[in-house]
Amino acid sequence: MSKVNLKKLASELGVSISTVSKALKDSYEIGQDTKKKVLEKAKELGYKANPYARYMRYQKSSTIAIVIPEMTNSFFLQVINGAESIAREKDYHLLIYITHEDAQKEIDILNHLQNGRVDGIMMSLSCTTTDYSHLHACINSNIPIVFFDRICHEIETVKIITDDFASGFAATEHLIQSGCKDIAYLSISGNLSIDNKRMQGYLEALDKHNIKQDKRRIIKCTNDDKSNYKKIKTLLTGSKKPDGIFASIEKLALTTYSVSKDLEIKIPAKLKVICFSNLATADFLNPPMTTITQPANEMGAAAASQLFKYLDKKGTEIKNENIVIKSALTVRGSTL
Amino acid sequence: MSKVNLKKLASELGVSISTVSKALKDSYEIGQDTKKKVLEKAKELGYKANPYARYMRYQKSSTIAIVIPEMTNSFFLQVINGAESIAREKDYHLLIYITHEDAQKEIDILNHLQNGRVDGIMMSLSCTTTDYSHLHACINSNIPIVFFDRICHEIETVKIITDDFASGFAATEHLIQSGCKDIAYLSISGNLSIDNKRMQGYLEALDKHNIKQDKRRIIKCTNDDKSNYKKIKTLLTGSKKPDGIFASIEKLALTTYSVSKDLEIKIPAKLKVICFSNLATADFLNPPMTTITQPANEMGAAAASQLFKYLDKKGTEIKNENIVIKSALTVRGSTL
DNA sequence: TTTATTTACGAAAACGTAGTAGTATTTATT
DNA sequence: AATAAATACTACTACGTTTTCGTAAATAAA
Repeated sequence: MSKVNLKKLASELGVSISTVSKALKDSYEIGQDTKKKVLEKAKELGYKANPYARYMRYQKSSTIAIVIPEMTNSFFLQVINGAESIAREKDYHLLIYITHEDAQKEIDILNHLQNGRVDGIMMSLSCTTTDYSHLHACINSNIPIVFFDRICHEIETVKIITDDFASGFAATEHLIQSGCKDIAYLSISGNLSIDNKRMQGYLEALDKHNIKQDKRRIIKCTNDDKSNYKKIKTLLTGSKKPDGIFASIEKLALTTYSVSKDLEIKIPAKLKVICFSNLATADFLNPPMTTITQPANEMGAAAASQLFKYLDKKGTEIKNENIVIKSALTVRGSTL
Repeated sequence: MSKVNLKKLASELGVSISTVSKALKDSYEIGQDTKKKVLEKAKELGYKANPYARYMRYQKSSTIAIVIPEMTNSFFLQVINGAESIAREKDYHLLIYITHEDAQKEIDILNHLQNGRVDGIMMSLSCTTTDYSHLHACINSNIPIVFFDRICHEIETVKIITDDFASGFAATEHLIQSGCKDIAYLSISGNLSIDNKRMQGYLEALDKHNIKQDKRRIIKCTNDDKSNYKKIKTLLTGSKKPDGIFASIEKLALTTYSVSKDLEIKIPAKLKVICFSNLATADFLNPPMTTITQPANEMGAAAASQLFKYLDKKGTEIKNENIVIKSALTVRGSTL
């Protein structure tokens, strides 16, 4: 089954490659009869223009990359879903890369992407990334990056975020209004903008309600589930136990559920839990979990759209802009 | 920031393009001094070989596609995760396409992929696909397809599946042994091999335990959540209610949870529920859900590996083979 | 009839890479 | 000293597509 290309079509029809190419593009240079013959033959043999050869002409891959830190967070799934929809619509192709929260992998991936494989990148930082030179390198190679959620302030570009500070504030205030006096904050990484902002919201809410801030109530978790389990267990078995937990990300809340289950700590009676999460099953958990739901699909779609907006009119400088799409607090059983 | 290619390097160094190319490939034809100079310059300017130009030479894109029906099923996430790991390892790139269970979208996507954009495809069928000519077309264009989970029997290729029949049998038998006398099966689509096999397992288990098969106990669900909700609600409000439900896929079990919650049907007291699922939160649901967990990560990795095995030694005919990776039954609260 | 214009096509170059073939220059062999 | 062989490089081509430019033939205008 030899490949069907312009040359093949041309030789089958006894015309030149140029003629075939132009006929397929409905060029005025080609006569009606010839056009018809070419079109028919192309259909018959199932001709499809080779995308890589096209790239050679246009220097445009019609491909973008999405780089995400992990696949176990339902937020990212929805982002991919949103991004894929827009990409399909625009006839772009979407490459997926997972850093597994590993800065080195992120660097390797970004370095690989500097060779023109993609026209642009949408990404969310790994929580272990502290140096941003691989990102600058991409920008310098003229490959635009649009960030979503876990953004990099250092890079001047479009960033799709949610109202992390306000949501962190609202989440904490909700716990306070639900009767919590001693709220712990589960941080995932001091490197992440979102984590810091959510924590700022948390701290500000404490201040507003005259609850003393306590550094020991800020638990620095990591990407290691077992270590997180231990930290949360320590927190919940200490002499002075918190009565509320605000988890910065979904999996820390689930670990909290796990610890509570094992220690037989009743949620919400003894401990109220709230977290940022896009879990489809939040409603069916025991107890149903109060969440701040990020507009993940919209964020993915927005990131892709913004990227395409720039790619469509290449040459225009991408502007440094934060696009905020608000999250929503859904009160469920874990804070009642 | 003009692009760094071989030509640029050559002109900067005052040597020919061939020399640069060969030096970078550590060819014996190039002297040590020249090699060193080229390597240094390449590093300095951040030269990265253009993948599309490479494609033109080798007719190999180093890219594969994964085509999945939806993103809301945790099974597929884990498959992507497994596939991406293997792809990274092999220095392949992974394009992602979502059919949203829409046969037409699947056809469009597969048609797009016949132009050489990818070296191979791994996919799981949409549940609305009934005609397979788009798949045959890909095979005819010499683009190998490896199926996972939702396979197409018609295509002779490698298929990664789990032991659906045995698992369906085991799930049903587990319900029976937990005391169920009247078990309903929630089907997602008669088009799907997995659904049929799971149902066969269900039916055979009923036979073995002398429970009469009843067509009305096989609920044909669709991709529409609302309609599924209604069907399950009807099932659970009828004069003769089942005491067990075996959901063929995750989301039907969640809809069952939803209906049960709304109707205040106690699980597992009044209704036992089991399903195929890879939910990370199965343990924390109310009640924790008994699941048959598919080795999703392994299946994704296996599918990618098999595809690469074939791509590595192109020309060898891909053989028609079923690779079975067993699922595991995890008993939790919903069947106690 | 001669010249201008339109129509319909083909030749060739370019995109970036890599390999084949060719060629000076140096070094080794007889 | 004459020839063979090794070394170190360059020119050129192909991959598939698109487009610019060139041109022959047909038609229109003078």
